[in-house]
Amino acid sequence: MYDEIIKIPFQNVLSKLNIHEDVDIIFEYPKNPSHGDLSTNIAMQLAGKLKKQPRQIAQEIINTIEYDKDLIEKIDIAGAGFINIKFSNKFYTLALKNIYENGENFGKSNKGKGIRVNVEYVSVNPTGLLHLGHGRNACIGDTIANLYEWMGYDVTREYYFNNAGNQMNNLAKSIYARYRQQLDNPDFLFPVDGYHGDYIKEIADELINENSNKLLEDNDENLTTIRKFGENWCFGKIKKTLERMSIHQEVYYNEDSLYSEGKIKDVIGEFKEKDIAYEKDGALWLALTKMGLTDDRVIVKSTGEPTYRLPDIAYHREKFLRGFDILIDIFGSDHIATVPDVLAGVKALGFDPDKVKVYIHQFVTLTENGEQIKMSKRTGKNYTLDDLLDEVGSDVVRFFLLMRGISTHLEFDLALAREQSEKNPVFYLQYAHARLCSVFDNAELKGVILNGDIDFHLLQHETEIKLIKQLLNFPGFIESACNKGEPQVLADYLRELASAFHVFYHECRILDVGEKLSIARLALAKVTMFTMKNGLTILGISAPTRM
RNA sequence: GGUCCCGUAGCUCAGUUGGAUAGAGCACAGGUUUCCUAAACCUGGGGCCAUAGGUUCGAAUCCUAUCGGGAUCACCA
Repeated sequence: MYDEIIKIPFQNVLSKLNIHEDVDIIFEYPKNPSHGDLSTNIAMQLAGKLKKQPRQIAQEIINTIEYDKDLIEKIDIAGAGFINIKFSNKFYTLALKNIYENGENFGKSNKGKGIRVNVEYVSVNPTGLLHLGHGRNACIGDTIANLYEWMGYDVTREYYFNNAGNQMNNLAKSIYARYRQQLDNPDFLFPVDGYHGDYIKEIADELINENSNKLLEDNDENLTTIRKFGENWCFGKIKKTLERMSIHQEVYYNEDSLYSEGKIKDVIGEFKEKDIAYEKDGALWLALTKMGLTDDRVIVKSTGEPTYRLPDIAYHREKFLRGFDILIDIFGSDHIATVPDVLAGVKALGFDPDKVKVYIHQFVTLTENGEQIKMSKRTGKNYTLDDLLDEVGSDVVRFFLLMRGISTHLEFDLALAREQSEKNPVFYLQYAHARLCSVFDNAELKGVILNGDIDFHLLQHETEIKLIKQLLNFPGFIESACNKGEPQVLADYLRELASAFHVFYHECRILDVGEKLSIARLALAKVTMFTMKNGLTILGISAPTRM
């Protein structure tokens, strides 16, 4: 938006001055508002190449540049050779008019039109309940999917799971042990690596309710029944928890189908054909060293079972074959080691690894009044995501899990989250929206209605212009959050937007200031309201109409 | 030991591609309401950007080393 008005004059002036060096003219937002609205260091970039003083080059540029004086108030030189640009209020009021007339789609883009994106997240196997780390994964994945949708991409939300293998058998054995302990033998031996969580006892209770003692005998058939029961129970809980956070994934992809449909075999065949898999010690190895990694890895064990790498690679191949152009994986930091293997495998199969975007988030710690709350698996006293949702609700959980950069450890302050007051940062954003709704309620009571005849140029107050500036930044922040895979960028932006609004609200009355001005301010309020609502919606947080 | 993430105000964290005087929230001290929601607004103190070198017009940001915290490194998933 800014660029089109300012970039072309700069390009023109450079060619007019016969400067044809290959440099990008970069504009940035100065931190210090007295430096104007935009700033460029082009003169400093050229200084070295032209062997001239930066300030001299800057002077030549501003002497020669031609621009629309109606929209740009001034262009001047500062510091070591920065060129600062200040837009006129008219520029901003026109920009607001433009947004207002385009309506609630402000910030949406069609950059992703026709591009299919698969976002895979959560992907927890049905052996237990979701905890906070999974919650972070889920919120990040869901928000990134929302961001891509806003950018116009065709998005599929996917959950990958495995309901076969050792972990599931382990689940079945754990449930069986609790079943026996509760039914006929309190001393029945619990498996060494079993799942200790209390939920296993819950499952066993329900198993007893439905089957009484029909599954007492320790045989494969019963264990299979129990495994299936456990799987359904866990999946039911997981989906319910996700539902509470408004997370819906349309595809649940079963790892097992990669085997049953022969995809695993296909991949092995391709690797062998390309001569990057070899037999050694009775196992099949993938020659990752040929692809620049430090170690070769086993993909099929000597027992004939594949290691996790093989289905992971086959799964990514499958996603490409299903027609996705971009694959996004949301992983916790514990999965970091698998990434290079999978990417190398994907590349070996002839797909572009750059199209696989892996976002790895760090862990979550739960603290209360500065002390860490343990979430140990062993003790079985897990603090689950459901517990947290019970205590503070989805909006707070989502905001807290999204308000930090994904690559940093996240400290979840339970005391702060519980706080139902102005200390809680999520309410600051929601309150801005509720206040706006309230203004419109009052406007309606007073019979002030936004109609087509709006004089945007009446908005000249400093806080009005600042709010417009903040609104104009929305599309850029959406795009940045999307490209970086950082929901936090949007969360921070919304806090700043809320702040700009609250200041405006404090300084400028919207109603009872004369009809024309009221209507202009209502238009500004309207744009602020739907921008705030859209932003919150992308974060998966509700925009309350009153608080 | 190898790889990855982190180290910025008392606490939790931002800091765009290297830019001008390093920011926010909370906490702390003080102020604002006959007026559309005070869950708001305003003012103030607070910093060796872990440490040491290097790259350059210019480094919290890039490079190297060191220290500290976390993750990971299987024919476990």
